[in-house]
This record gives sequence, structure tokens and C-alpha cells, in this order.
Amino acid sequence: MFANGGFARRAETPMPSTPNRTDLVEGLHYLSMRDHVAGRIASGELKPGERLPSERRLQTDVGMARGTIREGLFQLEAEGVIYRKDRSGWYVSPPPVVYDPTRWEGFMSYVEAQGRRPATETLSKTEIPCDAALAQIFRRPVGAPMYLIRRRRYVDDRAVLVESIVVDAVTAPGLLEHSLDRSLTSVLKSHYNISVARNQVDMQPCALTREEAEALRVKSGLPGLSVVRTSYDAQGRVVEHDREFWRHDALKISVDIRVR
Amino acid sequence: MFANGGFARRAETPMPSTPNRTDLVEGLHYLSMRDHVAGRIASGELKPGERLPSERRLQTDVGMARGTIREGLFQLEAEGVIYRKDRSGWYVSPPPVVYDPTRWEGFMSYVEAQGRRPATETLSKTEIPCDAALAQIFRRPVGAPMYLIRRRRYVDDRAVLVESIVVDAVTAPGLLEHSLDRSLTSVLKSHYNISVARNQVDMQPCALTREEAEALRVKSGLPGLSVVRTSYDAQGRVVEHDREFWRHDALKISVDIRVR
DNA sequence: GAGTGGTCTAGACCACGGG
DNA sequence: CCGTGGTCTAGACCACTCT
Repeated sequence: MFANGGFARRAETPMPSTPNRTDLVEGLHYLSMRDHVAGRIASGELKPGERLPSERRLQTDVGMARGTIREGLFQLEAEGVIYRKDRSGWYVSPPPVVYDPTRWEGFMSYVEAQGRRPATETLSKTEIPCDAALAQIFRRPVGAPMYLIRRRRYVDDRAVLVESIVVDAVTAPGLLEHSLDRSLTSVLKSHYNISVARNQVDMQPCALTREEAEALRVKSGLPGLSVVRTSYDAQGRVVEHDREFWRHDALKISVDIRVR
Repeated sequence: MFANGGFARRAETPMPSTPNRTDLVEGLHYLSMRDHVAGRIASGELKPGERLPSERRLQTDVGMARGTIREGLFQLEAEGVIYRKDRSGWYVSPPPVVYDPTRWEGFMSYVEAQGRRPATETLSKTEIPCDAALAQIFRRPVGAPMYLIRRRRYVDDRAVLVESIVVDAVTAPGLLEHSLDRSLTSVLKSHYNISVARNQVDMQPCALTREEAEALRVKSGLPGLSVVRTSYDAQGRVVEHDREFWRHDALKISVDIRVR
């Protein structure tokens, strides 16, 4: 298409019906470009994890300026269909993992249950003094000792989230000496007999700032999902405060609620 | 870190108050541009709902090409800080509404409870034959009569979501004759004695397709949040199947879960 | 070193809105 | 009508990866 002679006139069809998913012929170049690539993915020509042709290659393939090519790629990225590795190329996204905030299984469990391969990497673990914001959350004095744990988690070797966990050092003394590359909840349970009775979870679309973006090896400013979880024990004491930043295309939230 | 409890965008680097020349803080122009505008919003110079200067005006203000200006604006849009009305301009986003999928109050209730002004507009209501996908969800034969309701919902006069609701026509005969501009759940309860015992809710970042984008009067392909809810009664019968597309910047999800 | 995406410029024309 | 954002072109240089 758009073979020669410049521009196939934008015939802009009036769109009477409701085609919903597959928008057919579009007058806009970046949309045809998007559909061109989406078609090659849907047809199975390009499979999850595979690399797309380079932008300059696509440019000659479809005969558009590079900016227009990129506009189409950004759309597919926003849809979660493709993702990029910085300066390496564009790749077809694998399916998202399903997360149910009302369940207690940790990341390792539910990723594995979905037939994917989870991994956790501890980026840092330090003791910090409680600042004003944490003081309010934990109801502890400013300056009280806290543990700060930063971890990166993977699904099938793709980094999907970074998180910062804060735990009251008085509640779980010596926590940092344990291995934190698995479930933190189970460490708290088995070594400190702490169990969670209540979870407060907030989720919101966000943009990944430089720190998070670097940890996920993506471009700063890409859309992400922020998940903030505060866990309480039966006495209402804060056990854990966790702030996660997910790739926006890695996660699907699913909640099943029954009236009692 | 954790500087404040909210989700205001976190500055990557401190921004000097004089953005004249040699902004060495960020080597990248579109990031200084982004921070320039973000600063004017944070300082209160630009308030929620207000219009930003035009792109060409910003161009002369900060001395960059228009493409670079737009790159910065897209970042702020992804962060939910600003939004655009097609060909009208860029505006400062109002704060998001909080949605708890585990609660039963409808849209009208929880928006009002947050001091905002909700509104619902019925776009269409029709009877349709059950297709294959609906047949599976409702466990009804293909071709069985169904009601399809399309609505648009507002917060403070800004359209924030469009939804398509499907209800089994046999379960709620004559449903379309009632006013659907308020809570559908309460109509089902009061006129048909149907109450919901279980909710299955799925949420996933998505890109708004043309149909949804037009209904929200935004550009096709903008990031959004897809919320699919299926409601069941005490007998496990499907009461309602609802597919919502939200502006990505209009919503914050908050769940509070207690172990029983 | 070659190739990739990331950034940036300086134009242009268009469709649509009523700032 | 004029101004707006939306789209598109055709270059350029850079930082980074190693496809």
C-alpha cells in the first residue's frame, strides 16, 4: 500500500457501524501503520518476545517518515501490544499476569500458578530513620528505626515491577539478615509470628519516573501502574508498607467479591 | 522518598526557578519543558480545569520546536497532570475519584460522597440478540433477547467513562422503559427484586479505541482503564455484564480487605 | 563500527473549535 | 474567520547496544 506516487488520498470513510476492535481502513497513516504491525502480530507472524523490524526498515516497508512510524508504535505500546528495550528494539509483549488484591498469595505464588516463571532480586536493604510520612503511616515516632527493602521482580526474565518495602525494625528485628528473594510475608510469619489481618491497596495509573524507569530498563515517563499496599496485623498495627511500580502492560487486576 | 501521601508527580531533580538558559539540570529539552509546566501547575499559577498556553505560545516561551513541546506535554498527560480537549487545548487535570471495587455503592453514590458532581447520560438502549460471547457469560442460548445499554458518565462536567451494560431481557422484562440515568442496580432491586450477591471485576490498562475515544471526546489511542464487571445473584445467575472504559487520569482504585 | 532507538529541528497542511 | 491541536515530512546528531 501507499506504493508510489506519494499519497493515496485520504478517503476517510464515514464509519456507519460499530466495528469495535479492528478499525478497518483508516485515513491516518500512523493508524494504518499501527494496524499493519498489529495484523502481523495477530496473524502469528510475530510472536510474543520476538523483535519487530527496525524503525528504519518499517519506514521503507510502508513508505512513511520515521516520526509517523513511531507514532504508530507508541499506540501499540499504549495498548500493551509491544514494548521496547532501550536502544535495542521493539518486541511483542507477552500476556499480562493476573493479580487479585483480595488474595493473600504473594507474587511468587500467583505468577507460578499462571504457568509463568517468577523471580525476585533484592536491590538493596538498609536501615533508615522514620521520616514524617512513614511516622504517620506506622504511628511511630520520627527517627524510629525502619527497614527499607528495594526489590525488582521478573516474569519470564522480563522485569515487571520495582518495589520499596518498609517494615518497622522494632517489630521484626534482624529482618535484613534473612533472604528476601522470596516471599516477605512468609518470612514475617515463620520468623516473627506476624500475620496479616488487613490489607489496604491503592492502585493508579502513573508515569514511571527516572528511578523506576531505570530499574525496569525502560524510558522515563512511560505509563505504569502504581500499587501501594499497607498491611496490618490483627491488632491494627502496620506490618508492612509497600510501594510497587509495574510496567503497565504486565498486569491485569481481577477481583471476585461475594456479599456476606 | 514517600515524601507525601499522594501521587503527585515526583520531581526527578530540583528545578531552578529561572528557566532562562543552560538548563543543565536536565539535558533533555522535553523534560525541562515538562518540568517547566509542572512547576507552574504545582505553584498554583495554573489550577485544575484551567487551560494551558497554546503549543505555539509555549514554543516561543521556552524556545523549542513544537515537536519537543508536545513530547513534554505527552509526558504530563501520561502522568495524569494535564489532559486535552480535541483541538481546543490542554487543561490541568482535576484530582481523580476513588473507586473501591469491593463496595456496592454505585457511581453516583461514591462520586457524590467525595464532594464531586456525578452525572449519567444514556447514549442508547436497545434489545439485541445474544451473541456467542454473551451466551457463554450469561449461559443463555445464542439469539436470546438481551438489553444493551450504553451510558456516558461525568464527574464535574468532564466525561470520565463510557460503558456498555448487558442485561438478560427475560430476567428484567421492560427494563428499558425505566429511567437509566441513575443507578441501574437500584432499578433492578426495586422493580425486579434482583439483588447482587457476587461481583467479578477485571481491570486493565488499555488504549481507547475510536468508538470509546469519540464518546469521551478524546484522541483515539489515548491510555485508558478497562473495567469489566459481571454481577451474579444468590443463585449464581448473571444479573448484569458491564464493560467500562475510563479516562486513565480520572480514577484511583482503593481496596480494603480484611481476613475473616 | 554498524545499527538501533532517542531526541530535536523547521518547516507544512489539515480539520475542527469557538479559549 | 482565526487559532487550535493533529498529522506528516525530511532531514540531523546523539547515546547506546551488540538485535
